[in-house]
Amino acid sequence: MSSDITRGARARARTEITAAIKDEARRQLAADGAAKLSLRAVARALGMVSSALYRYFPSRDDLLTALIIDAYDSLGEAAESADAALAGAPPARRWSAVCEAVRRWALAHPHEYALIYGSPVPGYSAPQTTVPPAARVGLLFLRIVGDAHRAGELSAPELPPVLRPEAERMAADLAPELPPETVSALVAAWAQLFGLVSFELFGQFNRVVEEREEFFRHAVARLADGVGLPRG
Amino acid sequence: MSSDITRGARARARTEITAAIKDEARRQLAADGAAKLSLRAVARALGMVSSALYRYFPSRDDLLTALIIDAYDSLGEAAESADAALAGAPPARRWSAVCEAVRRWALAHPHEYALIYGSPVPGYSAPQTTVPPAARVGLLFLRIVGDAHRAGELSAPELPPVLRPEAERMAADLAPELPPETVSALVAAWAQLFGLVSFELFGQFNRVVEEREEFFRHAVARLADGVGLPRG
DNA sequence: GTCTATAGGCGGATAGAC
DNA sequence: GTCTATCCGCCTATAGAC
Repeated sequence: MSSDITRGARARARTEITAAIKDEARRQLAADGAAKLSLRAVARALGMVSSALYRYFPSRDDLLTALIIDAYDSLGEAAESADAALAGAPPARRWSAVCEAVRRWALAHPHEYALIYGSPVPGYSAPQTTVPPAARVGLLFLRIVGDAHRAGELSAPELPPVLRPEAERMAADLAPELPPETVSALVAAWAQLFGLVSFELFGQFNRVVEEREEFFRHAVARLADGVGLPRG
Repeated sequence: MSSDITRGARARARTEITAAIKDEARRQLAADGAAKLSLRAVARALGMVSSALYRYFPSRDDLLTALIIDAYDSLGEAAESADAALAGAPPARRWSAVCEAVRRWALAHPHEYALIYGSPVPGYSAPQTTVPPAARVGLLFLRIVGDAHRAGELSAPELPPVLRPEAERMAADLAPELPPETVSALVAAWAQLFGLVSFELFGQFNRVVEEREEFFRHAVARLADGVGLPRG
């Protein structure tokens, strides 16, 4: 992709306006939710007329898709850079750091979090282009656990025989070099991590959990145990 | 509360119409989501005029509140009757049965699940009347764990010192007879349970987990371990 | 690329007659 | 309790001029 300098002013303006549209749309997402995201309201806020937006996004759903991809990428980047800052650290420490980065990102971007991990937007079906960004955090966890495995540090989680074929299928799809029981446990821990974040963010911890950071820290450390990571 | 027979025809009709409004609203919830729930559309579907609905629900938000309370109660009842069917069984079996009842209810009522455990509805703030119904499932888990405790069957989960004051506060609020480390672990397991259900329901398990029932069953059994319940 | 204008809808809420 | 009528607002999307 060419830089802003080598591209013409026209292309540069287009990039800037596209960014401005997404920024304003994110603002409205926070105020009214994804279901009510409206091209007209975005246009009004930008001093444009609604029909002009169709030159940038062919439909409301395409704008929504762009926001979803940006949100997954923003979260993925937050998680990846938290991990990169701990290069060479024990896997359990990287695990915890990434979990905490996920939580921090969610607290800082609650509406974008709701967009990607909350209720599906009625009538909207995410296209395949959202899949790779959506997979970033999961793949990062697989890399961390993979590093532990290569170092011979992984203990094998329990796996009932009835679940073995499924675990083998998941491992073949996601990480053929890892033991199936590890992959299965990791997928469960991944879902449980987001359960903790969602409960905090969506208000289920109100009047129940007060010291949320410490509570979360301990819970994700126990999740790491469940996956078989050695304590850092 | 008097029965339908002792009340007048007027009151009976009112009850029936109120139920019909809520039924139709639930249908629309499934189609368009909570954010777009509209008194007008409900009225249209029922062959009423929109202003007539205001005799039953003073505002759109009151209708939404009624649906939320019904959803929590419906889930609570499903969970409680799953537990009641296992009276006298080992706590770990009751735990699993309740978790599976929660999942089954969620799969059968995905939009009502999204209403209560998904993203908050923008602009809507749940009144205090939703709190008791919302607490039913959590209280049921506390009873199951309390029974195990009284039977001397509970093992104490790990608890880092930094979390002890918070755990003691939670225990004092929720179940003073239980060890604080147990209460803290239970709250975490509770959030993680809903993480598993939400991921399945909201599509994060698509192309990842296929044998969802077995996967879930194993995961919640490990959650029971984490709380300190003896294996059933 | 942006504008005006337009088509063809939708919503919450209230007043006042019956 | 239900009706009509009304206020005042909102939306997606397109056509065609500039």
